[in-house]
Parts: sequence; structure tokens; C-alpha cells
Amino acid sequence: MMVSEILKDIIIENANNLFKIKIDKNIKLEIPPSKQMGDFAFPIGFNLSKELKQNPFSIVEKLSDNINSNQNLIKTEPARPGFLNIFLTNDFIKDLVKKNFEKENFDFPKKDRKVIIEFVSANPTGPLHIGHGRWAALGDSIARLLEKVGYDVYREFYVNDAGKQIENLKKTVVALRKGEQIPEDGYRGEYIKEAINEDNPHLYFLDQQKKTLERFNVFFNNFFHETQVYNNITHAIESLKAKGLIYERDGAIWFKSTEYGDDKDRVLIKSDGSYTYFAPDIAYHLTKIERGFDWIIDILGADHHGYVNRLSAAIKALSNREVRFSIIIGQLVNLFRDKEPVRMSKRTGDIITLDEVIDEIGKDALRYILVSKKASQSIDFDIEEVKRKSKSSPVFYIQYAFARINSILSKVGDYNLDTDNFSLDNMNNSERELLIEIIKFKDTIFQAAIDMEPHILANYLLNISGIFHNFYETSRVIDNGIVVEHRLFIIKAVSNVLKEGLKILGIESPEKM
RNA sequence: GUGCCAAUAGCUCAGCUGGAUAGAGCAAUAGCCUUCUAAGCUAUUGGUCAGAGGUUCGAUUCCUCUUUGGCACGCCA
Repeated sequence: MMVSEILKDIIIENANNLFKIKIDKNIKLEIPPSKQMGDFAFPIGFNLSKELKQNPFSIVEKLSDNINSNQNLIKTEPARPGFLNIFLTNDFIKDLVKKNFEKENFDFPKKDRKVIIEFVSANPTGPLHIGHGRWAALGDSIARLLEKVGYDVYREFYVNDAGKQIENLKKTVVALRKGEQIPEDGYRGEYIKEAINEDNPHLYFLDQQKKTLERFNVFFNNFFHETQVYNNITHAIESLKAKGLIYERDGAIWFKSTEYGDDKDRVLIKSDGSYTYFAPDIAYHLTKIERGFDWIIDILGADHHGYVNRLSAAIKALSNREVRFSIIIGQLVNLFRDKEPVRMSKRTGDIITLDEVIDEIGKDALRYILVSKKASQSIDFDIEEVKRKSKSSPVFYIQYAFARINSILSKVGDYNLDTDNFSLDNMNNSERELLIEIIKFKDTIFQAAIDMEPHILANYLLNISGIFHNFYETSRVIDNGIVVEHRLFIIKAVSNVLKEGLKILGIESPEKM
């Protein structure tokens, strides 16, 4: 159980009994600005003051007395102007850590919900670039987070292997092979030459993309090819037609997407009889619905945000608004080389590939950079600056904490740690701080998962690592040859937290550095 | 022109559904290795939270306008 839930239950129960009013389960829990004030705090006096017609401080004063006389997990203190500050007792801390963090793979109860998350979905016309890397890192971590909190997660990559760009790619390769000039719509990057002898160059690039993703520690359950869906387009259009959402105008077939919140209707079949890009996309998303997913998540770059309304309209229409649909629009990665902007374009061939950056700074440092910022924030990525700073990357700070713990644990060796043997009384500040931070891990995971924001976890790991390094300086686990049991207990829990956290971010936990 | 995302320390970014003195990493300065890894620790320096209004007991957080930057506005993919 998450500590936030336990605390909320205590507060709500006491407030209900004391004031005889119903209290919202979503009361706000926060962290006080200073440790002396408490481990947690509820600004609950403000919320209740209107309803109870009392001043906020006297409310929390009464509530605090009531709570303190009713249970012994926590001690509370009222604080002006209306906060209820919470201190966990040592026994409660020990119990929480023991229950939740003594072993790895502590899990949340399984939910019976199937989620499909689609990400990367790059065109198979060249290598993945650093922008794709962001979606890869983000999507993979979100998938792992959702899995962690109990969802049944399916990862899918949509391969655009049916459009005009595939034709253009082929033409380019053929022209190169014959030594002719590259056609107007062709691709000009140097990398095209790698596929010069391929009959299906897009399959070559797809294969290359898969290898890149694999070394980036990003895996998919399925690569869904656009060509697979072409037979279903008629079916999709018929489904919309059955709902009265299809009409003909100017010789084209239109989808009445405005009925579901789009700002204008969209063409599905052009007047020349060919499909727009949107048509197979609808058919593809219909398969997601028909494959029985309860929740569809798409991760798209900001350059596709204009697409959100029509896609969302299609899904609402086809699922009768029953399937949950989330689109995460990630802002783009702006590339620089020593402060000079690099315009990435496959047409002109000026790109920085994901492989290149992984080679330069390593998978772990790159994944950390890409996932430590929230998706709605665009990233300025200066390849030269990142290279210079790669050795001081925050990711090593976290990994180093893990390696240090591992080193201690291997020195301790087999040690039969009995949690009944020691008490947590007389803890020093850094020991206590570390324990409180450990306890926050489950809430952090949950928050990051439901918000679909892995950066919350990334920041948490950096923070707890800092607390650990401080602990390391002040508190010896093996002191003059004797194992200090409660410290061993603490570092084992930290080790599990770091390992789990890094795993979710797709980052290694090296035992030595 | 319209819409979407943003603007916080010298740099890169956090700041959870509005709450108590705005944080971290990097960079800079000064210290710390005869006991578990110095990829570490401690201390110091550094912010009119783009600007102006508004809502509120309370605003970096919500609303409006302005400025600046990125992106998108096709019977392209």
C-alpha cells in the first residue's frame, strides 16, 4: 500500500468522526518545505474552514489532537495558518519499508485493463534520428510504468510502408544504382547508399531501425505494417457509414469528424479514387479497438498535433466513446552543434542519427537526458555540449549510488538480517531522510504512471541518490568491522528502489563503476 | 491570420490537482581521501519565476492581454 493512501485514510477517518462531515478522498498531500516541519503535510485547514465556518488553524489543532490520541502510526502537529504536519513514527517507517521494499519487484495489484501504446512509428526511409529517440525513451518508460502499476501493456510500432514515400525511396535507390540523378522527390542523404543493392530498401531501413531500438533497450510486441491494414479500409469506412458519418462531396468521400469535435470534416477517399493518409490510419486504429484494447495511447511529435482532433474523432466514433484514448504530444528536439542549429531533414540528408549519439555518449546517459524532461517541454540538444558533459551526467550519479551500495553488500556477504533485532530509535538525520524517501517511491511510481510522465521518476532517483551519497559520508554500514543492522536494512531497500527505478527508465544498474 | 506547446539561476531543466523561506544537476570559488568506490561529500556565489492586469485568505501554478521562441494549419505523407 502506498503511504499516501494510509495517511489519507487516517486523516479522513478522524476528520469524519470529529466534524461529522464528508471529506473528499482527493485531499491534497504535500511535502513541507523543511524537514523540521514534518515528513508530510495536509493543507486541510483551508479546505474545511468554509464548510465548518471555523478558522483554519483551530480546525487543524482539534484534528491533530484527535489523531494523536487515536492511533500510533503517526504524530501530527498543527501549523499556522492551516497545515496539519505529519511525522511518521519509527515503527511505522520500519514496517512500511519492510513490507514494500525488502525485496525487488514489489508490485501493484493487477488491473484487468489492456493498454496499447504506439510510439516511434518512424517512416522506414532512413535511420532513426535523435528525435525518434525521445519517443522511444518516453514510450518505453511509460509502458514500463503502466506495467508496474498493473496494466496489461502492449507496445506497437506502426510501419508506414504503403505511402508514396516508399515509392520515392525505391526510385532513389534505383537511380543511384544506375548512376542517374536523384529524382525530384527523392532522398538525398548519404545513408541511402547503404541500401543501394536492396530491392526493398524500406525493409532494410526498418531492420536497421529495429537494431537501433534494441541497443537503446526499447522493445515492441509488434511491428504493424500499414500494408496489412489496406484490406480493412473498406471495413473501416463501412463502419463509419453505418453510423451516418460518411458523405460524398466534390467527387470525394468525407468523414464527418466535426460531429466528434474536429474543426472540419476530412477526406478519406480523394476524387481520383485513392486514399488519403488518414484512411489507413483510421483502419489501423479500428484494429486497436477490435483487438480488444481498453485504452489506446499514441505518442506523437508536436509536428503531428494537427492530427489529434481528427484521430480522436475517429476513435470516439468507432468505439462509441467507450475506449479511452490518450495522445501524448511530445515537443520536438531542437538540435545544435556548438550553438549552431542543425536543421534535420531526410530530404537534404542533414541528420544526426540515434546510433551516432548512442555511440558518442552511451545509451544510459542519452536515455536519462531524453526522459528527464517532461514531454510538453521542447528539448534543446547540443550534441557537442552533451559530449563534453557526458562524463558528468546525472545518470552516473544515480548509478554510482547503486554501485557503492553493491560494494558494501558484497563486503557484508551473507548476513542474516532479522528486522526484529534492531530498532530505528536514535537514527541520525540522513538515515531518517533516506528512509522517508524510500517510502515515497511507490507513490512516485504511481504518480509518474497515471500522469504518463517518467521525468517524475527520473527526478526522484536523482534526489534519493543525493540523499544516499550524503548518508554514505555520515553513516558507516560496516563500522570497525561490525555490521550496523538498521543501516544494512536501509541500503538494501535503497538498492531495490534504485534498481527498479532505473529499470523502468531503461537504464542499467551496474554493480561496479 | 488561426490553433497548439512553451518562457523559472550563467547553461540544461524540476517545482505534483494554487499553499508555509522558489529547487536540482552542470559551471564558478573554498575545503574534505590511514576504515564500506572522491564518478563522492561539505560550504559559498547565483533568480523583479518574460511583462501587465485579474480571480483568491493565498498565484511560479488558474484566467485575460502583450512580447519572444518552437510547431501545425492540403482531396501531401
